[in-house]
Amino acid sequence: MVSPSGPSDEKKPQPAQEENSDTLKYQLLGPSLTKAGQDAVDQQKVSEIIYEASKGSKFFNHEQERDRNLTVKIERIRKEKARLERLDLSHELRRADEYLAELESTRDLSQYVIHVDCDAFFAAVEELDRPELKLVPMAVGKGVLTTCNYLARKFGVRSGMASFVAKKLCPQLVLLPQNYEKYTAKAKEIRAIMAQYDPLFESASIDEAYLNITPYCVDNNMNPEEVVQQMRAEILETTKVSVSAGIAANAKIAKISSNQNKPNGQFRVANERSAIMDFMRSLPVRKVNGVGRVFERELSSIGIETCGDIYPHRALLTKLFGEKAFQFLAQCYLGLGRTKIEPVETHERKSVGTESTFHEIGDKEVIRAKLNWVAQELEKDMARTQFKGRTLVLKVKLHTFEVLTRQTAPPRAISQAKDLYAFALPMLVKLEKDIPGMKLRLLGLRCTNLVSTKKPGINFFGVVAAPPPSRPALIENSDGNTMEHEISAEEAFETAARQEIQDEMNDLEQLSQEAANIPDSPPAAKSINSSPPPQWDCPICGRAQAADDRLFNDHVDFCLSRQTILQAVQDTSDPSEQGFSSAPSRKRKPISQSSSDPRQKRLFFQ
DNA sequence: GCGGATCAC
DNA sequence: TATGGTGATCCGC
Repeated sequence: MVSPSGPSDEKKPQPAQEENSDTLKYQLLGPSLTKAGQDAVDQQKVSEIIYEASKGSKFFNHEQERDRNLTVKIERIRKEKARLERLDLSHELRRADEYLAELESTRDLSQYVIHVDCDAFFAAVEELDRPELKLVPMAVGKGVLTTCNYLARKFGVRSGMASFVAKKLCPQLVLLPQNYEKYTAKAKEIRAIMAQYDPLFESASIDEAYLNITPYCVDNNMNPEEVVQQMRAEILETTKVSVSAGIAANAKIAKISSNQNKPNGQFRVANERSAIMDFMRSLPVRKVNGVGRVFERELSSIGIETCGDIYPHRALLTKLFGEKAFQFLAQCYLGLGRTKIEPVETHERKSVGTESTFHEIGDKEVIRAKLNWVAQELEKDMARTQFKGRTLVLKVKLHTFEVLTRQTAPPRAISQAKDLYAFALPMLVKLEKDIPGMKLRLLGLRCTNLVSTKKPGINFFGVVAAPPPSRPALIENSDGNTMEHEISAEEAFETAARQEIQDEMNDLEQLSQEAANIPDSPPAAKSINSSPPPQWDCPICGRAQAADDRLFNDHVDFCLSRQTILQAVQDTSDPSEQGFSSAPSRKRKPISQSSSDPRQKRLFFQ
């Protein structure tokens, strides 16, 4: 719902009904309540401080609105539940039980899956360089905290929190800027060790991974606890970073378990049905990956707090939350999860996007400059990932924190900044028309319906190159009225449509050629070799990127500098200029640290 | 297919 | 004074 109220939302007194602010306060505590290190914290007091620090801000008002909407939704759920309970639910009950039985028959207890999670990773890496930081509450991140050490958590500080709020909770908090290069290097060391235990391990993020250690246990005649104990000790010994781990029959329970004895601990749920069911029965649903603050409240409202509570409500779940949610909850109750662990490279990407936040902007010209900047960024990402998009999604966040998206399907797949901009602008213009006085705090672009432009490996010669004739640039004249924009936008569509017909025959061939010829794409794009080499995954973007050390390093440098630029440019008035000028010099990593190289390669090619 | 919403990290 | 970026999925229309 678009609030047409541009500047009209001066803070209204809002006194009439002093609504219950408990749920809002809980909401304001942030999403990372389940993180470790919060047990001894007085959450009541913390939420009061956060509430006071936030009160009256636009962010706060938006959260308040969301909270009100959720409260309404929950009331509907409760009413619906009451209505359903007066009906005959035997059919639903039978259907639920049949599904549970079917799920049960798929239970696989033969695998030892582990989830490894670094403890306060970014903070821990910083403490390695400056041990004195271990003695003070410290967090990494500027506007919003990325992570914090355990001393800081004692004050209620946590990741995702605005730093000025964190300072209120803990005035002596030391804030450090992010240094991805350092974290990436350290993560690489850790992964090198994990690869020895499962060469097909799955990186879930820079500081998390899943491993299937079943073969290792068999080969070395060890039980899983011993293996994990040994691996954690080895990681701590050689990288000086402590990790926690969960051991279970599947990824879902392993993930939950790794949080159980954090930091620097491990926890196992035995590969036995009864042990799993016992564990799940008392487990708060919020601990399960996929249950966030909203779903937690919805479930709580009908009496589900733990996974054990799911069973007596099984007949209601589909009607109240939908089929998928029912299936998800059924798996939670039974403690089922996937046992297949595979490298991330095998997953197919579905979208590529960029977004950036800035100070409130109302000026149309400045907004266009921002859009252009975002389009330039996305072009780089499209080149890096070697995709074009058949669908383009524009995302804006209004000054009120309300988020809107609009999408369009250009007549052919696009990836160049000028195309991204040209097809995004009409959507922006329409928003400007619909929301008079629109002020933005974020702009983003995302391509979906991806078309791969990866080189097919053949086709070195006979390039018909002939790049598509440049489309009308669709430059908005300064102070132009919206009419003109819309007309030129339609023209752009028509031109592009005509062009598509022309291009239709050789389109696919051309796509791959263009990808190989993009001048400022990261170096990896140039590696056209004859044999398919093993791929390495970039610790920044997490994707397989290059064939050898040098190209891999080039790519990582590219990713790193991009991150740094994005961070440096944030909230500057003219990003396209200042971003690059203020970008710190790129530091190369040593090529081919011989000793740590060969064994990290993946064995999945064949 | 579109837009909103939720979730993870 | 002030609350992130990337990617995925699901739901209701």
